[in-house]
Amino acid sequence: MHLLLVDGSGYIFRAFHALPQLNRKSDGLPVGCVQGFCNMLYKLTEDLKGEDEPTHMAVIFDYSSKTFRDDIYPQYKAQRPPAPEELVPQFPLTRAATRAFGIPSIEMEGWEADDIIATYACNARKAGGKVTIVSSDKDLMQLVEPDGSIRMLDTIPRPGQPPLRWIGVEEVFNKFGVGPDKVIDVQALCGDSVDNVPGVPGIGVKTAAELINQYGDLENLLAHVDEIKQNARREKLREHAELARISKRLVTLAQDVPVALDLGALARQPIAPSELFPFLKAMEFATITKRLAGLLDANPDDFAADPDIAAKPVAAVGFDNTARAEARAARQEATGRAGNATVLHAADMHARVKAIPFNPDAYEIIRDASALQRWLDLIVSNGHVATDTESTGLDNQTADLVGISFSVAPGTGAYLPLGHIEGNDDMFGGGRVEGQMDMREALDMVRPMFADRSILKIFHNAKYDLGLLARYDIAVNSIDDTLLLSYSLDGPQFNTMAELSDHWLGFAGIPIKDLLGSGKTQKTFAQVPLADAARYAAEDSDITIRLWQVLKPRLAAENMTALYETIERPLAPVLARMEGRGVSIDRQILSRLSGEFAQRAAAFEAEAYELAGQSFNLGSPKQLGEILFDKMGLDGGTKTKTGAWATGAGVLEELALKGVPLARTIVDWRQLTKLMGTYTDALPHYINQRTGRVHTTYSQHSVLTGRLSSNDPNLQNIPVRTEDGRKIRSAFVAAPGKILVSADYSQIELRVLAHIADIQALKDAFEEGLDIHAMTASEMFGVPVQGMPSDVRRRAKAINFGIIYGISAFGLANQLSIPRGEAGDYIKTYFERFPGIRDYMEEQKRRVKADGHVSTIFGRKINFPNANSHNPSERSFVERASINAPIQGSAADIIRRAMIRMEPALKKAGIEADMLLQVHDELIFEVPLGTENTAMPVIKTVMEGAAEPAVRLNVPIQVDAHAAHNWDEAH
DNA sequence: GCAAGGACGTA
DNA sequence: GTACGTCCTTGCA
Repeated sequence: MHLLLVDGSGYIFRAFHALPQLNRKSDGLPVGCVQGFCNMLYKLTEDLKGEDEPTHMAVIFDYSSKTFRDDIYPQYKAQRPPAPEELVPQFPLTRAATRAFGIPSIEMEGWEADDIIATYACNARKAGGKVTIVSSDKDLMQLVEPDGSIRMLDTIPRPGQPPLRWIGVEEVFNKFGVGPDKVIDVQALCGDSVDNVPGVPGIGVKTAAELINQYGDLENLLAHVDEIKQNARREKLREHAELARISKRLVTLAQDVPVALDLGALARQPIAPSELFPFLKAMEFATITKRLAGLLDANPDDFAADPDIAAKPVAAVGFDNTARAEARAARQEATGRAGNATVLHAADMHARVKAIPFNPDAYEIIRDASALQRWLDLIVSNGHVATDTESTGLDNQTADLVGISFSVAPGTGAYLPLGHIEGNDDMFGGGRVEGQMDMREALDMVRPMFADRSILKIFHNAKYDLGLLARYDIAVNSIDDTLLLSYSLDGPQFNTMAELSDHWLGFAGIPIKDLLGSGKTQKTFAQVPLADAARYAAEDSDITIRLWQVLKPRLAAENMTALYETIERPLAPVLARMEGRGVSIDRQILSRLSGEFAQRAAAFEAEAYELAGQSFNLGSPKQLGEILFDKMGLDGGTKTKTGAWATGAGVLEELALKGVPLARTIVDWRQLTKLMGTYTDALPHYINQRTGRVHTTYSQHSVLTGRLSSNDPNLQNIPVRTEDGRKIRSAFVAAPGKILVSADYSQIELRVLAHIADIQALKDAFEEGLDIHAMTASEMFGVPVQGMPSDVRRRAKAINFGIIYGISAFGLANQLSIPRGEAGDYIKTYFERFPGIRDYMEEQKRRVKADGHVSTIFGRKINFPNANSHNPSERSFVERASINAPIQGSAADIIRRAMIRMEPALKKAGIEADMLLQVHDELIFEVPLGTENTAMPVIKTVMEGAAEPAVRLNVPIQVDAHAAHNWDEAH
């Protein structure tokens, strides 16, 4: 009998550090170690022939839990960092690989792999067999037998060395200076810093071997410790005798593990192609598949990839496509059976992270350079760090940096306070709190870490921190963002760290209100006492790293790696820069407009009182409704859902047409006061003192469909439709010596619809550059495009928009002020003319009910938890939204991609254009005067090609660009 | 001081 | 009929 025992866990860890980790499966899952492992299994069966050919085989893994060693010495392996994130999903896959090769995969709760290996090795030897242990772990060297009955084999690939390296007595002696039978005595003395085996301080391998060679074993040495001449050594041994004994117990492998399988069960089985090839195909290991096909004389094409492991097909938005339907069925089956390795891993990580307790006492305050250096060293060796900036406000363009926190693993945390001042908030009380590093010194120290591309910085809402740090000349490379991870996976369901923490970790965290208070007495973070601040800040980073450990594995498990890594994550720094640039507005123009609007509004106000016969608050819909419908007794009044009179613009327009002049006056007054309140009066307050410009904040994670939103101020709803509104837009100006360029997608959503629903007539119209609304009208009403009445085109336009919004007869009737029946007829005609559109709509409705979500062409999922609501109006709403979401969302994905590529493209073209604003289908740039005509073609090219190569659209995309000194004229 | 509702600005 | 954010009033704490 020749028993081959593979140390599976040891292999994975060592291979991870020995091999370049480049290989990923098509879903983004790292698989380099699994590949190396499969190669090794293949090599072993190939190379171990003749007298070395094993008759029995098993792969042994560590079971991740406590072992008896934790009871002997709690610190054992305690300081070991968590397994690298890239490695973790490969653990279950390695076990699956073992099974695919027809080899027993063995692990046991409470035992390390080494103990199981020792047990089997001794059993086999006692039975007269020969044993080969595939491992390079020095802890297993104690098992090597001088008679060659137990040997070790190192298979970790190392450049310039043979692939298989035998370890016998001689190699053990070279390593420990003693024979295998004395290895544990040497280890007892010298310890092992990696596993935290203490040994005797000050005694290394050399000294240990010398002592053991002299005294035979540990106990004899301790019995004769008085004879040792070197004073220091003798005293150390005396003092730490017990530590040495504990160490010996830690390193001594158990040989009596109650293994479930006996030796007979480890007899080698022929590899079953039906087990092996589905696994290899799912892992996308082409080379090894080919090799083994030759070896086994089997055809891999006879087997399908194992759906439990295979990359799940990206959710496609198209429909009526057999291949896609099959892919969807396979995906549902794969996720329905809880077998997918990435799914299991994600669930496992969640359970494990959730179980780690929080301990505020473990957090540290970094008060000096040496402490900071210690943390930086820790971060560098860890390779990744969760970090968070604390500042004096919510606006990163005005707030001051107060401190920075770090966490390298769940339960760890440190706070670097930099700008805390004494609690007094009057003008003279702001003395610096003692015990903080000098800000400049500290920032100089952390700057290289933030810039280092090999260190991953994990933020929650990186855009905020990036924008703030940029003001302190700290550039950040290599980021992850738990907020964007959450958004990529779950949409805008969770908005804050507190919500995420509560949901995923079951931990509430310290509310910021507890530190700052609220209302008039609210403090800034700079005034929070250091101890409280540190606990809060370090906890934030601690939470962030836990959320990262929970959410990041879900990307691969749920097929969202591409969305996150190619769209969301790279967009965040782009947006941070746009926010930082701001846009220039002309105060004078706004101030002049404000005066003009105020005068005109006052006139309308007086007129309204006159017409109403009384004065009232024009801004109160309640009071207005009472005057119109109760006092004046007008009919046509409808109630809102709360029972109040509806007085919206639509209602008032109807009344005005019926000859109620007050209604018109109110509409006009509302328009002017809206423009004042929201724009001419409000915008100047947003001009930043430092930059003289207006800096909006984009939200990348708020919109269901994948659009951005803009707030404080919202620069995505600057008026454009009315003449007065456009006057406000003209106050957005280029800086001196610059000019604005506006580039907008033409009919992007209809083009996306034509692509997704594959509507030939629409595609042809776009291909030929026709007026799409006129074409629609012509098709529907049989009216030639030449000389078409504007009202006919207007109706078709409303229908086209209606389609995008998930049309209903009710809505269309409302929009066009026509009877519902007539609107229904229009829709019917439309569907008869474009039956593909109805198919598209039905498919989205079916999907949202079946899956709870629909998807964009780039795989973004849009969730609708209410899809099967028992409330009919709620259900209808979801149906319409599920029709709109893939269209709006795919268009949003396209412009996001354009924005990510824009800066490098402009730079490459040597153009100094600054991207300032995004308004859903429009990008606004500021470029040096005179360069606009070279900038515009580059901008257009990037925008028009933004879907490629991920998606090849079957309609042309058109972008129109204009340059002018203000936004109104550029648009 | 805060939340909800209504209204209205944008794509 | 889709997707947002802001302003104002109202009502309640």
